[in-house]
Amino acid sequence: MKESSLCPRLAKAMELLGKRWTTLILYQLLEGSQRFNEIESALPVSGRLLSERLKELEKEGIVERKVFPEVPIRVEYSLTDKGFALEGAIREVEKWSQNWLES
Amino acid sequence: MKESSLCPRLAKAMELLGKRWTTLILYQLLEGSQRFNEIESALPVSGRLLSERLKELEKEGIVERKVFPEVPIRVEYSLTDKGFALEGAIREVEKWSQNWLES
DNA sequence: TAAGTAAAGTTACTTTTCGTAACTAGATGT
DNA sequence: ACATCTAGTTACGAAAAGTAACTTTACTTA
Repeated sequence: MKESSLCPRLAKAMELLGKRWTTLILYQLLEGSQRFNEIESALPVSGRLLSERLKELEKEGIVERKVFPEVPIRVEYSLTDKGFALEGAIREVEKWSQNWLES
Repeated sequence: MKESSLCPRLAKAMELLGKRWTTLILYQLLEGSQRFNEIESALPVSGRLLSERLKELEKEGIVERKVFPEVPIRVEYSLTDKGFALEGAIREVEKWSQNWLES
């Protein structure tokens, strides 16, 4: 894929946030740390994609993964500072959606 | 696809804005009215997808299409009020990208 | 002791969406 | 007659997403 000449950083941001489910996953995590299954239940996303997205977000330093070696295993995902820094953007989209979308 | 129980309006918003190129197209249009070819040149998006995205955005009332029957034909796209209302959200993402992404 | 349950994924397979490039239409210029 | 311009559309292979079944490890229940 070619690069956006226009604003490479925004383009990069949108390549992340623009992927299906990513922003909704982050919106979930704004509530606080959550387990894999909690996120999976809260959103209509499948395990396959949730796993993929969380790995991408972890790699970008937006989400942190903590394993608790209990039985059964517990894994918690939470936002890093970089992740929390997205709250403003997400809230703006939320506001827009409430003002301009119906139902 | 199942529905998000969580926040249907945000989910709807992200289904629109989360599509590849959509937000960058809107970012372009924040600069003002633009022709099809101008947008196509500014972004690494192909005519096929640009056409598809503009139609979706027009259908949602976010973008307006005006045809000037000159020769050759001129078509200009611009944001509606609903589209301009997204400026805050887009600027927040832009800010985040400048603060947290490198290069 | 065998079977069932639970969490956090992974695998295999099908369907959608995307990317690339070639093509179209109408009017004009050479 | 042929090339040029804009704003698209079409065809097709490649990549991403949706769905559902399966895996692993360690209990717990029958």
